[in-house]
Amino acid sequence: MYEKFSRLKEDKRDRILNAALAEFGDRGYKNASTNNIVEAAGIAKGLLFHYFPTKKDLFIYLYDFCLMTLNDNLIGKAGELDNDLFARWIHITAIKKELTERYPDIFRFMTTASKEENKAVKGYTQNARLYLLATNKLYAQVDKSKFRDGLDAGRCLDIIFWTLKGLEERNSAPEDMKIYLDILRDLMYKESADEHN
Amino acid sequence: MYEKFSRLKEDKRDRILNAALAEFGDRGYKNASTNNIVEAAGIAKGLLFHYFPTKKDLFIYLYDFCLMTLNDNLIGKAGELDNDLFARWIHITAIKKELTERYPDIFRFMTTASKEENKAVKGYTQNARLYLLATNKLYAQVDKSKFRDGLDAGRCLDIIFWTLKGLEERNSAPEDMKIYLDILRDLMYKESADEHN
DNA sequence: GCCTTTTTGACCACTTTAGTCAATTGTATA
DNA sequence: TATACAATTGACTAAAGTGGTCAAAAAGGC
Repeated sequence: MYEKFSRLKEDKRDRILNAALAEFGDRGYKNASTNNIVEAAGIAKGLLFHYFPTKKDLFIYLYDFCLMTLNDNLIGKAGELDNDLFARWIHITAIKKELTERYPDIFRFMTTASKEENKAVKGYTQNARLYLLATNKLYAQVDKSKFRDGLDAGRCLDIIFWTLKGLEERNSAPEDMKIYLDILRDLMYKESADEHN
Repeated sequence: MYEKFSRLKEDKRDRILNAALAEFGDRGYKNASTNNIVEAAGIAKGLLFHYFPTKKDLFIYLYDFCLMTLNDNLIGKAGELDNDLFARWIHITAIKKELTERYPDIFRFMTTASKEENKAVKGYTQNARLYLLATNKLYAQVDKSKFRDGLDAGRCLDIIFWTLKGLEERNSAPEDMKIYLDILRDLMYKESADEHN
């Protein structure tokens, strides 16, 4: 299915994908406009419907594409990652950065899709929320022995997470993120596990 | 201006305000639909345009209304609040809860308005972002002497904030919130300031 | 030159948009 | 009860936007 589209030159294919991810991610299925998509992608109206018979087909294609891409690049790589929480975060952040460089709105699309209420497509996006959670579960099996005695490591992970989420929403620079992580590590790790410089 | 509207019975006035705050907050100025607003408010189309000559006038009225309301209830009260961070948070949370009980979408509207790009109204909403920051600055003059030496109190406040926000999104029970706050206080406060039980 | 594939954009029927206005209902005073 | 005035309705409009079509033009390969 959609061989014509997948055989497209990478540059043009990504332009269309990104235009559609941005529009659906911004406005949801119902309000997204195919006119806006073709304009942002720099192609004629007819061409979009040459690749995808309907708006709904385009949306479902995007959804499957994101699932596959996130799986190949993130969830599937859980085994290869460092067991130290902070090292793991640095690695995952690098992967996410690469992903968002090529597909700037892939996470926004998945977030919007996970909240999709339009019944024409709702059935297809049931797993989106689960999937986004899975990208967080990447941190589940992290080495908890480094936390100070008496500290609840699970709750500490929550606090670290919410901090990272807050920093992301604020669009902080990586150097800034590092400062916050250093504070948290100093507070939460045992002294002996604390020599990271 | 708009005396007719402000002399309305409280119940009806709030219904219209809330319907409009929700619609603009959800969809932004351009995509917000006056049809949706009148339907949600339970009034006829004509009545909305009896109170506000145009959609733009309605939007600007809402914006000024929010500025005023937030100022009267939050920013203006900074002086009366406790200097201890945790006590202050309890107080502010109570005020915010009252506000969102009466105007559920007031913060969402301001957040959306602060990102507004439509040039018909952009000039009027320049200060929205500043104002939202101001509601956070409420914690700026908190007693920072209680934090451990060498700790950046401002960044600690951010971390505490994001944790509280995460707990709110998770709908945690108050006892659960207290556990997280105790962890953070133990980690961040000096031992001497740490006797809170 | 010729055939196939890719690409265009004017066009269609339909929905939604902000805003209008003659007509109806409610309310207060006499 | 009659009168005046304000509050409220909702069918209506012109314009804009919608997803989708299709004949024709352009590009590519041989």
